[in-house]
Amino acid sequence: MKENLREILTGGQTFSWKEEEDGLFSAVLNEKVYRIRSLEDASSDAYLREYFDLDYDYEKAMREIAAKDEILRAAVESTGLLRILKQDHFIATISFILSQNNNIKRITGLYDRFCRAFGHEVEPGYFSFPTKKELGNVSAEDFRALGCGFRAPFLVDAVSKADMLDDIESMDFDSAMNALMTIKGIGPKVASCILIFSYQKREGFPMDVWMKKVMSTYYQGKDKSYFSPYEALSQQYLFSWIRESSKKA
DNA sequence: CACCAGGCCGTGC
DNA sequence: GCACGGCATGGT
Repeated sequence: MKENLREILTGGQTFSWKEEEDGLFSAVLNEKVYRIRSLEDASSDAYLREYFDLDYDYEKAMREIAAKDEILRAAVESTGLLRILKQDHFIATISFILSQNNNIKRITGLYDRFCRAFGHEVEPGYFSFPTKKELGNVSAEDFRALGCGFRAPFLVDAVSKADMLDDIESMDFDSAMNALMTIKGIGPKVASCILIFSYQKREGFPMDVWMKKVMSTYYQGKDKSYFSPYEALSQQYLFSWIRESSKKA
């Protein structure tokens, strides 16, 4: 089955990509501009091969998820093939701090303003996300002026603690959660998003307002262990599905 | 005008 | 330990 590239790139796991024209996605990553229409466009590039986790069998995972129950089957059928991205730790951490009590469209816009204000131009009009060094001297007032609102002081704290992000790679899930949550503005939901979408920790199960609705409506009395060993990917299917179905309702 | 968005922090009990 | 108000901003 063909990937649902639009959902993978603009459905809330990353805020780096924009759809320039129908089906053409671009992002500045790895110090260059990538433009792709399909995963095949990405398969020749070593960075993107890892970014898209091309060695993992998402077809198999999807089939097993769909076989679990009727809700998941509907979610898989309506969404198509999803993948879990492996994003840069620093970018993911800052992105998901921006995401709290916010919506995907506005987060993407904020992310873009971040790149233009604090990042660097790698091609005319295309700016990279700022490095931790570039954000090192940015004040809470500057973040606030950009529209970050009450998240501004959280960002300052995260930048100051960014060096620990590399250590999290080797931690087990609970230790990694606890380590991330020592950063201001990172609670259980944001921490699990970071661990899934940057560290490939597949037992993450972020509970945002959409997933709370799904769980209370369709999975009363159950928790993330029901979805093992596909907690993260199942969650992503349910998240896409509930948002899409509430759109047309 | 209200309410919502990939929530979390601080306070009070 | 759990409940609750507050919180910046922009969209509906």
